[in-house]
Amino acid sequence: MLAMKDTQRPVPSASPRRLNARDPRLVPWRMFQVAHAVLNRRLDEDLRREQGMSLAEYVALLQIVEAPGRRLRMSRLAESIVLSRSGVTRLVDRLEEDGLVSRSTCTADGRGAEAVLTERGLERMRRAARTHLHGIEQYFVGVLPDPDLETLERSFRRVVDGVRSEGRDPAACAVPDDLEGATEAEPSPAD
Amino acid sequence: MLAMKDTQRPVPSASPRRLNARDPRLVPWRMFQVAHAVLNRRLDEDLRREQGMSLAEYVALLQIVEAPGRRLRMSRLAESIVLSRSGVTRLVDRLEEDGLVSRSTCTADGRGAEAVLTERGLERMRRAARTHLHGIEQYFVGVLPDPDLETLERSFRRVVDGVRSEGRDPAACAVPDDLEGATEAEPSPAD
DNA sequence: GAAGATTGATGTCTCAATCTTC
DNA sequence: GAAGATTGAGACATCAATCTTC
Repeated sequence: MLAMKDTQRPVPSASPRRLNARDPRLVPWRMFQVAHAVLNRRLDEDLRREQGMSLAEYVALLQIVEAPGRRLRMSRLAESIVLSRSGVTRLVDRLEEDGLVSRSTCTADGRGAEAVLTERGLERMRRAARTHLHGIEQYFVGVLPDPDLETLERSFRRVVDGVRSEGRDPAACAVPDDLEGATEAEPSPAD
Repeated sequence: MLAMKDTQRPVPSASPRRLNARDPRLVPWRMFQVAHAVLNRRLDEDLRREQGMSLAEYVALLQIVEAPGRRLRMSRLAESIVLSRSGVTRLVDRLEEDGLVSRSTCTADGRGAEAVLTERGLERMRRAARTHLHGIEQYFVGVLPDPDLETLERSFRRVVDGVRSEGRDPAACAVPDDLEGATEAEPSPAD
């Protein structure tokens, strides 16, 4: 494996080379931040204007749509959209008020609750997806050549693995380990 | 297939082909979203724990540090960190309460207000930058080879240009192109 | 009147505490 | 007692309306 698991020290000492404020590699870093900000803002605006739905709601619903049986445990949802548990509770509250999902206590585990997509929710997602996919195509995949997209995917996979494997907070990285090997030696193209 | 290296094309494509929900190009898109979420969450946690400062505050202060005279108009600050004007007002309120910046009415234009970095603010940034730069190195630039970083920079520049050039909201895209030299040519503030 | 900045009202997310079920 | 979910309190961002200055 390459070097990136040597990060167990609480002290920021063992760095290959010290990053300073003038390092040119900070330019891609900033572009990354700005791109995410303007892009998500735009996608959220488009979704609200054309579909009366926030991007956060769309993303949550998408996870549920794709889950087996179109139902998903609250905690799983929290992990997949990177939101706190309480945040998910309230988000699902709103979706439930809109009649897009309904809650159902988990059959196997009485503690758990599942968010289940309603028919109305499915209908809504079908329409919203048009707007959202159009935006992604217009602003992201449509302007980037495939080889670059592959580089992005590989890079971000590595970033995510790095952050999660380093997790100080065990709860925050409760994510299946099958992402582990994917950093280095994955052929996995189209998923 | 789809993309050949039209690397110089600033054109925000009309709509070549319809993107559907199973398109493999959505995988890099999702990795992008997840990577940003987990990474920013971690950087925010680190900054709060070690420096008692949020990532949003850090980013705002950084813009001020790098501005000429270490002072920046409120509206400029809003643009550069992609935040609403009222959001900036309140963010600067908090920074002012902490004594990290002070407000100063703009000399040239009586309507404008500037956020000016205080000595204490500069000191604080010097310390906070250690934590932040360490995180960026550990989770981002340190795990990505330079050629990939270049691809990311180029890609995201294109994305940002695309979103802004398409701007329905002219106010939201009034941003200088000088992101370029800021990291490179500034008189080493926060390091 | 338009631009820059602020304020009030409101919505959403987070932590800590709580309740329920295992 | 631990895990899953929820609730209350507080922090932060946004829109729309307002005030000031051009």
